[in-house]
Amino acid sequence: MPELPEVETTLRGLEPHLLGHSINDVVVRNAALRWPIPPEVFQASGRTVARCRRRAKYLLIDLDAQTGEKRCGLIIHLGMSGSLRICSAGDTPRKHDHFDLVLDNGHCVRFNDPRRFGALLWRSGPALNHQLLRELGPEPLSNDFSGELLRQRARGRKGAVKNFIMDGRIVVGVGNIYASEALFMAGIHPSRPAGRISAARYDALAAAIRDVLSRAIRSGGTTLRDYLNSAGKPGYFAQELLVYEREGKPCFQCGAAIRRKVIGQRSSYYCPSCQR
DNA sequence: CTTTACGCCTGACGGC
DNA sequence: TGCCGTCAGGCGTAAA
Repeated sequence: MPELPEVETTLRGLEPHLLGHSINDVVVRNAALRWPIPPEVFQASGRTVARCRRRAKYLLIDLDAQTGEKRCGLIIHLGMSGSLRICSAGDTPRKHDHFDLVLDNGHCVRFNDPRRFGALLWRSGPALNHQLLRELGPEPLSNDFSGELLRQRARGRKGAVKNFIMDGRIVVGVGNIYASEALFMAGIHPSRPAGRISAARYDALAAAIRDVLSRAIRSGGTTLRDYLNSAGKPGYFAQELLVYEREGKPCFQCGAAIRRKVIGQRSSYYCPSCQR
């Protein structure tokens, strides 16, 4: 699925179509997403989009509220296989097109998600106070994120560092692909206990996380299976992946065969000689 | 507190 | 051709 770069790419594509426009209607064809789409989302009808932003892998569409009314908006998550694209309001829905935000300009934002792990939620009150967002760690591309922070939070932890950096309470947005990539770039073995990594190596890891995520955003994200951006086009970062899904192929640094290992029920890829 | 396993879904693929 | 098992980019929840 969409990890942080894919969500960010989607946001950037949608924003010009949404900002300042009114949502005329919300069309729900299948409410059975990860959580049932709540009827409150229909309150979006007739409201203007005041702001589009991303927190972790959540897309936040903030709507204008009437005077004296609480702030409100929509929260969208793409799950494992979700995508949002701009369509003409009259386009025939395809399989797995579960909902539309119909805009005032003849376009709509259409959500497609074969596996239905995604979500559309309504929020009233500040978005960042929402239960799903409240406990999240820092954004990896912000100044709140650093190797020092990782080192502190890892103190005493015995679990694998790969699971540690994929824990959204530590740092958000690092999914299965970019976790493997960043650990390779930093030369750290994915199974190494998080509490047994030096401050210097955590600095390298934080830098690698920033670097891989920002490069992936520049390439429009990684398309391995489902991901498409808001214009229905794939991202191109897959061709820059160093270890992910390269089991048995030679390491680009040393030539050793890349290995795959299941850590925390997820496939992890690493170079047994470059990563310690 | 940390850590682990599971399940929500569909679809693609490989083996028989 | 079909059937079955496995796997897939997330993440909340329960339980250890």
